[in-house]
Amino acid sequence: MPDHDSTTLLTRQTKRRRVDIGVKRTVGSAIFSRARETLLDRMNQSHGPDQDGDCSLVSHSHAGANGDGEKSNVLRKLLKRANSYEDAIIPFPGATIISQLLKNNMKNGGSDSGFQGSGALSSGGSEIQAEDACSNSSRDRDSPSDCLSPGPPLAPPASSSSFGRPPPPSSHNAPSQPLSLSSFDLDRLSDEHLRAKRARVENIIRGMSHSPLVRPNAGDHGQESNRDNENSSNNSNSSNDHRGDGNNVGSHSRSDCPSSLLSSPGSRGGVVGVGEVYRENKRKQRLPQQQHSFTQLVCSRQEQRQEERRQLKLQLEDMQKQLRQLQEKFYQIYDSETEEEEENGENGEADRGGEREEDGNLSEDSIRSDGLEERHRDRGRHDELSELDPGLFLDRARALLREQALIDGEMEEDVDREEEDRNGERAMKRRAAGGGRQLAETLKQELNCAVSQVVDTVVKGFSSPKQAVSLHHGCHSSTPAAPSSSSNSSSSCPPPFGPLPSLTPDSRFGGPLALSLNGDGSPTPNYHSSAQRLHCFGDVIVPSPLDSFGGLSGRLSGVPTPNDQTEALPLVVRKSGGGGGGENPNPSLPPPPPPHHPSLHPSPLTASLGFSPPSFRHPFPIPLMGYPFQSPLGSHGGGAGYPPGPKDHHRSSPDSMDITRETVSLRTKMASLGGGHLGHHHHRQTSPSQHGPEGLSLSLIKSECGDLQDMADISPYSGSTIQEGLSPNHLKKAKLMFFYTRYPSSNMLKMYFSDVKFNRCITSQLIKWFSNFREFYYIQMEKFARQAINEGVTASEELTVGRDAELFRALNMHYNKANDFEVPDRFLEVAQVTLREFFNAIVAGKDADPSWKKAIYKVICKLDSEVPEVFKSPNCLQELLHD
DNA sequence: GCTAATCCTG
DNA sequence: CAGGATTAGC
Repeated sequence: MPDHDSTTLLTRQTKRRRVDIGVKRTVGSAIFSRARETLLDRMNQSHGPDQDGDCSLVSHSHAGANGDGEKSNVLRKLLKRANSYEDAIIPFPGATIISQLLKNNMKNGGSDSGFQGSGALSSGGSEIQAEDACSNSSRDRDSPSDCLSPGPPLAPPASSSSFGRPPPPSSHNAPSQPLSLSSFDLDRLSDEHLRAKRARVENIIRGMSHSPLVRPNAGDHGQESNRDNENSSNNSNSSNDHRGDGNNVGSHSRSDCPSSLLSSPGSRGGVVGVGEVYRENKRKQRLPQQQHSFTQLVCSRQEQRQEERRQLKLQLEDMQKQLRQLQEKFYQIYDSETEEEEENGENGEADRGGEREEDGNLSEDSIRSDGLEERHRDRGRHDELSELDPGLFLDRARALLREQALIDGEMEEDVDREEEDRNGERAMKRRAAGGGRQLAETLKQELNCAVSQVVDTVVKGFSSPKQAVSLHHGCHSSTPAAPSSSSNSSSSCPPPFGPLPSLTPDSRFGGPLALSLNGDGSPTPNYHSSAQRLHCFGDVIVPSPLDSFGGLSGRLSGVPTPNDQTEALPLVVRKSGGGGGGENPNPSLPPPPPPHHPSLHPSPLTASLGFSPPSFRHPFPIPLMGYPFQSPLGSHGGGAGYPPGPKDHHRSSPDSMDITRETVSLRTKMASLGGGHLGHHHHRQTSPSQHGPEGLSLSLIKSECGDLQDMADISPYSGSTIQEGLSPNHLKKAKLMFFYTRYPSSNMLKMYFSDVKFNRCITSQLIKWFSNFREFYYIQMEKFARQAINEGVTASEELTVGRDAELFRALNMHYNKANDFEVPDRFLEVAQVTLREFFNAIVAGKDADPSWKKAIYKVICKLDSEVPEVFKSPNCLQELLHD
């Protein structure tokens, strides 16, 4: 009494807390996706602007990638790779040609697609481009300054870098190459010769270029424009920017050549190595022009040139063949989708040829390298490009994974990134590799690798997301169980006990306590068939936020627990008890369910009684959840580990029916806390000891779940053996125990509910349960006593309580709805005594005294008999059922 | 003052 | 069945 106020306040506080918590939870749980989003948002926020920025960038890139990414063809990717190879090849004259061809592809296909996409992106794209440019420059040259330079084109060194793609720091690479070719001071001559050869080769290639298609639009105009831009860019770099950094870069390299040639090769010369490169580029550009001037020299070496041409041609042909083969292989793998890409690729090749002719000589290498690098960088950051490669696969994956948009997005990003990284590595390798043939081989290998990797990545992505999906589905579908339980409701129960043979006291124990929980046909609405129960188990275990959320709510619709559900679901992966029990979304998850602590409570009973494992409200992240799951259930059958049972019940209880009870149980707990509820919180917080290892999860739980604090008691560890909460099974067990004892002591309860960690709440709740049992019991006694009196019964001896008696039926219905337990004869005897006591008291007129029942209570409390040992077992329900 | 038990109510 | 209020016992 005195505590009243305080208790009330406490309770109120607890309620308030719950509400608060609930809000949070609701937010999280509302929708799984939402929860994620919120989490992500929180994460981002917590992390700071940097992440946000990254995220935004990513998103942009993504968007861009999505737009163009789909379009991006496998061929393009291949081409890109080829380009990268070319870069490596550069040193060789032939290689340069090839590289040019590849470059053309790059420009036409990859660069355009990628850049356009980025451009479409607008801000995001611009940013990306800039970044890419910087990154590219940095890579090639290693000079951070380049990166810093806002306009890649502007910075002359940057342009140099573009050229220098091969060896930024060691500009020598370029020179070394010439060495291999001409390797004389006559560099110019040799270069000229080589260039002339290149020009020829290009011409040849043009002819080779099968598809006139290619050249058409993008090729010519675009390229030309690029060239122009390049030239301008060399001078002022300004013009190039509009297209894409990648293009710009390439253009720069080219542009530089012409201008430099005319003006002064070394004009730019800021960087030595770079300067050399420029010269070469310039020379290349000039080549056609120079050829005129140097024709004589060239003529002298025509034979050599021709041979070189032939070799180059052969190489080109080989390369083309290889490419075709690779493409074919690729297509074979991906069939129809790839076909379109092939066409594009061809076009791209044609374009390349055209460019070459025109460009004639530019340091395509540099361009290529730039393009590649840019691409890689873009990918690295934004994934836009990344999608190109995996685009098709991703698309498929997406289609499959649509349902899990969020997850998919993450997965895709990850995949893209991975691919990008891989590509980058490959590119590096390629560069390292030297020779055209090697390129071809490398291309093949890479293609294969890429394909395999892509497949792997896709598969991985699918696998993980699928699981998640499955979970979702499972949750939704799983709802069936609930209704069944309702059907069982006591009202329907057939013959309460008619057939029951009178059991001797001994028999009861040993008994064939036929707790036919299973035969839910019986009246007990609460318990589903064993099978259902099992399902529930599994279901419960798997906490899927969605499931719990939607599923539970759906099932429970009317159920009182909505608040709880909202709370728990958010992050946790619980599975909704949705009836579909069987559906464990994640194959991996299934095992955890059993261990799941919520189940713990019921565990002993659950098996037999089909107690429903309480769903997890816990918002905890799966990992946390997982923890508890592992140990608890399995071992004890569910009894143990369950936190504050009631909550669990609500949520997880597979039996929608039970949910109410579960909720009730929660209430009871709370109530039990009641006088001490406030204290309860305190206790819990302090009492965590119960939970023992609460540690991480508990803390989290507590923080988030207000009510859950009760839950919090649930130590994941405790789950191992002891439940902190009372489950519906426990309630059922208590009811059955009531047949033996109407006034159990707290110690007795502790003995018989050994699977429960006793705290004030638990104890109070159990006591409350028995109090309620007694209340109902005495009410029935008084009712039937008066009824008998009204019926004219004069002597209490006339009153007998048999199994056919209405009184017994009423009682049996209340304590043994399923009628799956054989009520001990002793109970009948006690009931008869009680009825007579009431009868006599009423007849005597004692009922006038407000406390007239107390005398009866005193009598009845002495009639308690021992409870069978079976009840001490956490699995007593199962045992009873089996018996 | 705390707790258990009961009564009353929903 | 639970919560709140009340009562009673320690």
